[in-house]
Amino acid sequence: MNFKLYSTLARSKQDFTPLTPGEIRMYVCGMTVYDYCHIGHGRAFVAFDLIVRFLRFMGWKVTYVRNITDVDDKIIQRAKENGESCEELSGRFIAAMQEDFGALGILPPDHEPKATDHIDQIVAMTEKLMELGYAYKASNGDVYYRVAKFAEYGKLSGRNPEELLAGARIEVGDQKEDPRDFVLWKSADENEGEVGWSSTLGYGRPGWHIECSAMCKHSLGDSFDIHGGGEDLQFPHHENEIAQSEAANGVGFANYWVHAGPLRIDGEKMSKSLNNFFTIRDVLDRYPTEVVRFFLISSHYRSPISYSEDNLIEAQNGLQRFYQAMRHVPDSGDASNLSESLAYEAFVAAMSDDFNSREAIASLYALVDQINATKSAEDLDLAVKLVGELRGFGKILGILQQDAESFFQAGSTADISAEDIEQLISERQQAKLDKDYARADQIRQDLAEQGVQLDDSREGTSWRRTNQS
RNA sequence: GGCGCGGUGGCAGAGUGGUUAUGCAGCGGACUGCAACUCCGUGUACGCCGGUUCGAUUCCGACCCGCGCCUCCA
Repeated sequence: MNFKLYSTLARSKQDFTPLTPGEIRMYVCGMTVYDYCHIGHGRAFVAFDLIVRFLRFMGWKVTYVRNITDVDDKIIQRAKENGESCEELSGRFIAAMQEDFGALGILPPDHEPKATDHIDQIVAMTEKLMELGYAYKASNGDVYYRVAKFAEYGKLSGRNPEELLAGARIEVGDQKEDPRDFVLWKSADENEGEVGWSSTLGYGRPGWHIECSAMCKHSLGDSFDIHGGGEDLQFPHHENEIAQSEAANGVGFANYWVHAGPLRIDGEKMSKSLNNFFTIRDVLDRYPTEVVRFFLISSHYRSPISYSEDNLIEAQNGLQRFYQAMRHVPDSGDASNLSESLAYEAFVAAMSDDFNSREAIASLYALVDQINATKSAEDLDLAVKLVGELRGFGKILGILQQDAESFFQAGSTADISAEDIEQLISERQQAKLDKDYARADQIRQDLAEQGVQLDDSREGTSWRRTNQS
């Protein structure tokens, strides 16, 4: 049951020790909902989904919290541009996000708190920080965190507070005591109709970092096991969360910090600011959902992965090998005890070593070989059992849950219909019986040009689409 | 400039102080009416230079290159 994970805080792989035996409390920073999610977001959240699935499989009771940031400057600005309220905008993109994540096989978290539902907790934590001298109210009404007061500032991202001081930006209009200080509560002008909440801190809205500290505390308590997010959140976001939470709560915050690697395109990180992104929707228009997920889990979660046509096609071909093995074997559901499978030991060892999904996938190809050998030997009972195991492992990874024929035959509605294909297969069958191989080959060729591959076997002819989308 | 990560066979991508990763693609063969699938066979891969070692792709150091964070970002 035990496993190792790489913690950014320790800068090394560590044996996991839970705060409560058998239980894992985990928080992951989620989306800021002002636009569609891009495939880089998909990468990160698929990674955490995979981690949660595996941990649950291993018997841990996991409480997984992934927040939604539904108030921030970009949301406010975008809503203003669209002439709609922040609620309308964020509501729309929350729905889109859930749809997109669902398509990628990302299971919903146990709790999905929204920042705007936790204003009271945010205000309370900010007040607490002021009481303890870790925060102060500036003359412009903003409340800032006093970085100099938190001695361990920089421990997560490995930064030296002095150097941060030297390199910090000073923005016009800042009323900070120290350029490293960051905002906890931004004052706003209620009379101007600015977005905000009335509170003991005055009318305003939360800074970016404090919401996560408040929601962590509210949903998981002062201390919990794992905190995750994209690696670009390491600094300043996560560093600031630690500063806020540990100062306010007086105890350690998250024990392990897990960061997902970036998705690259043309060698650069895919990001909103570089404007080099594809939305999840864009990608799912071009490739089957399962192929995209398989592509995303084919690299270790901390490694950068490159988004490219070639890599997606390769993922498609790799998945085909699994489904080809599952093909023509009756489905009797998942195997009940995977622990007896020949792939179990290697699979669990790989996943228990910092969630090495690529190595785990590699271990499943041994099962594929076994299934193919079994099919050749016509031992159907054993094949059914082995395919059940494959599906069982696939479920942990969030793949291989489809019927094989569905996988192979899925395609665009613009393509030739299944009925027409079946009709042509019948015609070809007759031509073959008539030994009219020219006609039979012509039909096969015609179908191939429409992206349909025919596979003959003793039991008959099956087909699959080669240009799936 | 500061901090950090990485450079593996045609491609993707694990891993290891001395023995086959794995997958995709390619090539040869079996199977097939011919194909596809499947099976068998096939690739002297570890950025460069030193060092440690009986032995380094794997450890240490320098160098080159790429990338990330340092500002909003998953």
